[in-house]
Amino acid sequence: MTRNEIQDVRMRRYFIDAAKELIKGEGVVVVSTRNVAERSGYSYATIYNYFKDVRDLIFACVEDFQQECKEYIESQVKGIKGAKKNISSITNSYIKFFCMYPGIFELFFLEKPKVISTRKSSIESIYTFFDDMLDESWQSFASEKKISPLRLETIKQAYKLAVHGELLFFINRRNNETLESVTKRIDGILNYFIKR
Amino acid sequence: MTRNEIQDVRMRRYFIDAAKELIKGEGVVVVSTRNVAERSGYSYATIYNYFKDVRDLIFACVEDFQQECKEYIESQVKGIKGAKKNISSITNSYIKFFCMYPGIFELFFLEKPKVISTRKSSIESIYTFFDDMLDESWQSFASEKKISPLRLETIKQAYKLAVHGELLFFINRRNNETLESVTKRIDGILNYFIKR
DNA sequence: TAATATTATTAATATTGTTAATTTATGAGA
DNA sequence: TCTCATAAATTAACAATATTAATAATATTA
Repeated sequence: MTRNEIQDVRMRRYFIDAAKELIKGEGVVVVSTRNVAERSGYSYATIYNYFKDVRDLIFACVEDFQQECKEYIESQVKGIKGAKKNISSITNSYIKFFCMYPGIFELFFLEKPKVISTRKSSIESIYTFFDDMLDESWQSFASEKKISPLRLETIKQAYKLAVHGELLFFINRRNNETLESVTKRIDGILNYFIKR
Repeated sequence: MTRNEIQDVRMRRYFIDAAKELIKGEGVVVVSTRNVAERSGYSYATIYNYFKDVRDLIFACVEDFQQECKEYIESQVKGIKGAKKNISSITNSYIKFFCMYPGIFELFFLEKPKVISTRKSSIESIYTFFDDMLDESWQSFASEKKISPLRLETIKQAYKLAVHGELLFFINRRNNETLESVTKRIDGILNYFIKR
């Protein structure tokens, strides 16, 4: 990295961090050039020297948030033994993370990529993230229980879809549900898949 | 209805129809007072004589779209016999409807409630709509196969969540998936739940 | 140090929601 | 039919937003 690149990264970081705070706090809707600029101590027009547009800035937060989510899950799951317990624990942490920061869920799954301006990869990885987190556990579960690859695939997909359906319903409108009732239902579904 | 009320309903209809066209065509994002007004031949400010604000107008479209969706499904499912076939067919039509009009899915499930409206009732019915459409078929399936109510409940919920998870993934970013691959996967999941 | 290139800011344009002010249409009573 | 009060519709205006153009400030380099 040349000196200019270092400065470039640093400037982008100022704006990204400001945008991240806003997303965590009040959601994507409050991320405006003016808000981000104020929070980072620069003029709103300066942002356009470092990002194509405001959506480019918003999506630049994705990778950071993914890392945060990953670390949160790993901190919660550490030391847990057994495939089923791991799947359950990882899922619970995953759900909990997005319930803590609904703005991040919004960014990951509700926001339209629109002009998927810059890096497509980080957007796509949103959809494999959950699979990646669970892959090892599902593998060991399948070999433990002698589940065929085809059946495992169905279970994995159905489970993943159910978890995200649940999050979609829960986060967008809170229908008297609590985090507990949500995780309980998902655990019930996991049990259904696993015990049989 | 008095004459005034009739006129009132008619005026609201002009705006609602214009907004519906926009949502069907390009999504909620293009529903602005100016766009709706232009399409309906009135001034943008006139809308405020008939709707509290844009959210109120957008909300008014929800009920219409629900009815359209219901009628579409019923037209597709007419004459189909057997619980399993009915569940599958209703689900396929449901998915197909939202794939035809991703803007409606967006309005129903992605848009934040505050954007849609302050009123609750019709929003909540979005979440029971799928259940309502399938309830009868699930009941007859359960009695055919002697499934316990508790187990039926788990299956119903898991299935519903998976369907909406699938729609969430499919509609928001198109990951090389087609309507066929989506319905096939959901059918596979349904089979998993039903065959045993 | 002076010229040049880079970076940041201010000004300006366009779009949006919403309300206020104003104009236009309507309908009841003389 | 005419008048005028009321309702309805429109234009004007304001505030917030994204974005770009023009300008000012700063840093680099010969």
